[in-house]
Amino acid sequence: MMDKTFDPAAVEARVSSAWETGDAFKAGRPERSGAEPFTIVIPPPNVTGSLHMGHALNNTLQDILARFERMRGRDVLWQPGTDHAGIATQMVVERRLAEAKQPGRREIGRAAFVAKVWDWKAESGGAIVNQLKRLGASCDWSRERFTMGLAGAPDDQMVRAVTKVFVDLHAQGLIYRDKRLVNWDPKFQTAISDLEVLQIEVKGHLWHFDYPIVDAAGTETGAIITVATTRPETLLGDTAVAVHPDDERYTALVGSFVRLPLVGRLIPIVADEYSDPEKGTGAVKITPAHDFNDFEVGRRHGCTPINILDAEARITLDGNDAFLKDSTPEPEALALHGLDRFEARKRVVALMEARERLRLIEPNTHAVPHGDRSNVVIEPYLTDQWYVNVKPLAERALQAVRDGRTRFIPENYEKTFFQWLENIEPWCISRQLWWGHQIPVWYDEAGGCFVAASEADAQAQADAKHGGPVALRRDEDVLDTWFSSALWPFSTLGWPDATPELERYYPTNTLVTGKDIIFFWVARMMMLGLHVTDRVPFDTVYLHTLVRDATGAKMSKSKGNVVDPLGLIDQYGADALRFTLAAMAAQGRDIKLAVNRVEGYRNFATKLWNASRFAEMNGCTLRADYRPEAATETLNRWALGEAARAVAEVTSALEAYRFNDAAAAAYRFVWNIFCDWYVELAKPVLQGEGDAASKAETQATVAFLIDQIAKLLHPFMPFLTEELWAIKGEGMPDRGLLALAPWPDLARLNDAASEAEVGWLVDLVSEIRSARSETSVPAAAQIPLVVIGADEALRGRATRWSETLTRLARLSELRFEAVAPKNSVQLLVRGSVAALPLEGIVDLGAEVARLEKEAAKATADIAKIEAKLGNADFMARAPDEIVEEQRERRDAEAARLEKITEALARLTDQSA
RNA sequence: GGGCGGUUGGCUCAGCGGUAGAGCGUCCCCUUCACACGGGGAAGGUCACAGGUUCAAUCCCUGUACCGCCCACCA
Repeated sequence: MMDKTFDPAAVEARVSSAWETGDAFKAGRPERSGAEPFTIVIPPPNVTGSLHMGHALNNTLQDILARFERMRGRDVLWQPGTDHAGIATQMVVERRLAEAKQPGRREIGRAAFVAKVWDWKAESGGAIVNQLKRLGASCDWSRERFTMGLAGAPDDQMVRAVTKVFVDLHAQGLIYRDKRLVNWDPKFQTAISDLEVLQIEVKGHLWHFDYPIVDAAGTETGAIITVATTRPETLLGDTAVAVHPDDERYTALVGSFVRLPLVGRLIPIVADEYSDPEKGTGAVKITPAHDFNDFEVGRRHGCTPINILDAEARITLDGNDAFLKDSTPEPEALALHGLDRFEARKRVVALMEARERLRLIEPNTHAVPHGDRSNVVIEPYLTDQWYVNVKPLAERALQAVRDGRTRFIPENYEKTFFQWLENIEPWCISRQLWWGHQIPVWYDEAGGCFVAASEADAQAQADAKHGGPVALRRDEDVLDTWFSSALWPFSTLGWPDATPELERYYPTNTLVTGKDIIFFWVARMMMLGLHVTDRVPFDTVYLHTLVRDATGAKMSKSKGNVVDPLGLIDQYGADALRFTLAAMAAQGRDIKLAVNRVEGYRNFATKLWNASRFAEMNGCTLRADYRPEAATETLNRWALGEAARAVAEVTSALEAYRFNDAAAAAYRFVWNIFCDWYVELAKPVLQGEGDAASKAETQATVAFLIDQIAKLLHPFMPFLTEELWAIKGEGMPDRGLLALAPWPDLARLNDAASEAEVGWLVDLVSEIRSARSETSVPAAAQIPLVVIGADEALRGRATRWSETLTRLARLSELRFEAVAPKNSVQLLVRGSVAALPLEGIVDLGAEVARLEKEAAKATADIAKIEAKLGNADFMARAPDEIVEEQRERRDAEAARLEKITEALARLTDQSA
C-alpha cells in the first residue's frame, strides 16, 4: 500500500542507495559494451565550494541528458570531479588561518601552507559531491577526479598531464617567458589574466597638469602644454607627451621637450595617432611602465619604460636613479618612497598644486579595472611571466566551429566565440600563488632555464649544459587554474596514458556549461584539446544562462537574495527543483527563479503520486502480457495515442536541447491528459460493474501508462519516478532500475477514430460544465442532457458514454430528441448539438448573453475569413492547403453560427 | 565604441509567417468516494513604436525608444 503522501526526503534516500547498490551510473557496464558511448564531462565545481543555484541548473541539465541517453541505450559516462580553484581556495584557507588566529601563510612557509590546503580539501571536499548526489546527478562517481590529482602524489596522472602539456608547448615555442605589462592584483600579489579583470565604473577626477616647455638648451621658455590624467602618481614614470599628428593646436610643439615637473627629467613631445584630440586636453602623458596603451606608444617612440612601483603597488623612485642624475631632482623632498599608490596620488597632486602646475580638477567617471576575486584596482605592472601564444591554437578552434565539428547551442554564441578568438592576446598563465600546479621550470644560478617533466630531468639537462652538477631552484609560480581545467575532457580519461577510457569516451559529446565561462573554459578546452589530441574535445556545447532571483537581480550574498538549492530540496524535493529549472531553461534567456514555481512542480509530483495511488486502489497492476497495440477499448486507445504523442514531443525537444519544451510536454500529458481526463473517464469502467474484459484492459492500460510516465519523467524527476517504478514493479519479474530501463517507444499507437470519439466526449463535458457554471447551476444539482437530432452514430456514441457523462457532468438523465426543448441552453460540440433544459432553474438572460457573445465572435471570424477568400491575390498565391484550411474553417464557423442563431432565436422567442 | 539578447495578459515566461498560449496570481463555485500540494468555471493581451517585404506579420527586414548582458576603454 502506497503512503498517503509523497515524501521526497525518504524516497530520495532510498532511491539514491538503490542506484548506488545497482551501480546504475557506472560507465562501461558489460551489457552496454556494444552500445555507442555518450560522454559528458562535468564542469568541475570548486572543491571547497558548496552547491549554488547555478550548479543546480547546470547539473540538472546535464543529468537530464545523461539519463535520457542512458535510457536510450547508450553507454553513458558522466565524468565527475572538482577543481582546485587556485586563488579562491588559497583565499579561503588564508582567511581561515586568520580567523583561527593562526600564523599566516608567509609565516608558516610554502610547504606547510600547501599541506594545510590539502587538509582543508580533505575536510570539505566531499561536500559538493554529496550535494550533487542529493540533486540526483547520475555521474559515474567511481571515476571522480581532481584537477590537482592526489595529495602527496607528484606522479599522479593529473599532474603528469599538466606538466606534459606545459613542457610540450614550451618545446614547440608556444609557451614562453616574457617581460611585459600584466594585470597585477595588489591584494593577492599575483598576475592575473585579462579575463579575470573586470571594468568597473568609478567616479573619479581628471587632473590637468601644466608641463613646462623647454628650448634646445633645456631652459624653460615660459610656454606650457597641459595634460590631463586620472592617475597623477604615474607622472613620475612619464617618458613622453603625445599629441595627435593632425591636431593643429600642437603641431608646432612636436619635437620639442618638456621638463617633467617634480622629477625634472626632459621628455619629448611626440606625434602619435593614439592621442585623441577629443579627450582631455588632446595632449596625453605617456607612462609605458604603467599603462597598456602607453606601453605601445612608448615602444613606437623608443621610450624606455620607467617603473615607479614595487610589487606591492607602493611608489618608489629607486629605479629612476639613472635619469635623476641628469636632471635636477629632489626625490627626498618628494617623500614618495614607500607610499601606497593612492597616498602617492594625493601627494603628487599636492606637490603640483604647490608648484602651481595644477590647472584644473574636473569630475570624471571612467571604467577602472578591478580584480574579479580581490575587487581591488588592478595595477598594470611590468614583470616576467609565462605566456601561451594562443593565436595559432585559436585558429584551429575557430576552424573547428566554422566546420561544424563543434556546434554551439544556442547558435548565436558562435559569434561571441569567434569574436574573442579572432582578437585573442597571449594568455598569461603564471600566478604568484602557492596553491596550484607548480610550473615545471628550474633555473641555475646564472639564470639559465630548464623546462622539464621532472626535477631529475631538469637536473640532467643542467648538468649536461654545465658539464657538472649545478644547483637548481624551481620556478616558484603556479599555473592559472584554467590551464588544468582546459585539459579536463582528456585528463580525466587518463591522458597522457593511452587508457581504454580515453579510447572509448573521447572525444566527449556534449558540454553543458554557463555562458559566463565560454572564454575562461570552453574556448581554452577547444584550443588545448585540438592541439594536444588533434580532435575537438566535444561535438556540442550547450550554454545556459545565469539563475537570477525572482525580480531578475543577480544573486549575491551581499544583496541577501541568494536562494539555496539545498534548502529548496529540503522543502520541496529534488525532483521539484529539477523540474522547475528544466521548465525555465528556455534557450538564451536568463532564469528568474520564483520559489512558487518550485512549489507548483512539487504539487505536480504529488499529483502523479496520487494518480498512482488511485491506480493501486483500483487494481491497476502491470501485466506481463500486456501489449498496447492490442488494446481495443476506445478510451484506452485514445490515451495510448496521447501518450505516444507526448513521448514524441519530449524526445524531439530533448534532442534539440529544448528542456523547457520537453518539460512542458511531459507536464501537460501527465496532468492535463492523463490525470484530468483519462483517469476520470476510466472511473466508470474501473469502479463500475461493467464488462470484465474491458475493465481488465483498462486496469492494465492505466498501469502501463504510469510506467510510461515514469520513464518519460525520469530524466526530470528521477527520484519520484524510480520509486514509482519500484512500487509498480512489485511482483513483476525483476526488471531492474528505471535509470537503466529503455526509453518509451509508443510510435504507431495513434488512432484517429478514438481521438474523434474521446475528443468529442471531452469537449461535450467541458461545454456542459462551462454552461452550468455560467448559468449558475448549483454544483450539486443534477440536470438532464438532451442530444438533439442525433443520427445513429451519435446516438451510439452518446449511449456508450452515458455513464461517464452522467458522472462527470452531473446529469440526471440522458435522452434524445429531434429539436431542442423550449428555453434550454444549447451546446455545440464538434458539429453535434446538445441541450440542457434549464427553464426555471437558471437565469436564461445570462444564457442569451453568452450565446450573443459567441455569435459575435463567430461572425467576426467568418468575416475575416471571407475577406481572405475574396482576395484574388490570396487565392492565387497562398498554398492550396492553406486555402482549403480557411474554407473548412469558414464552413465550420458558419455552421456553428447557424446553430447559435437558432438556439438564440428559440430562447428569445420563448422569453418574449 | 564593438557585439549579443530582450520588450507578448497583473507577475514570470513559451510561441515565432495563416484560429494568441502556459504557470502563478485574481474572481466565482465545490471538503464528490487518488489528490484542497485538489476539482470545476471565468475574467484578462491592438504581441514596445514606426516603416518595409508578403496574398497574409506577434513572427521576416530596416529604423526608433527603453531594458539587460558581454567585450574594449583609468587622458
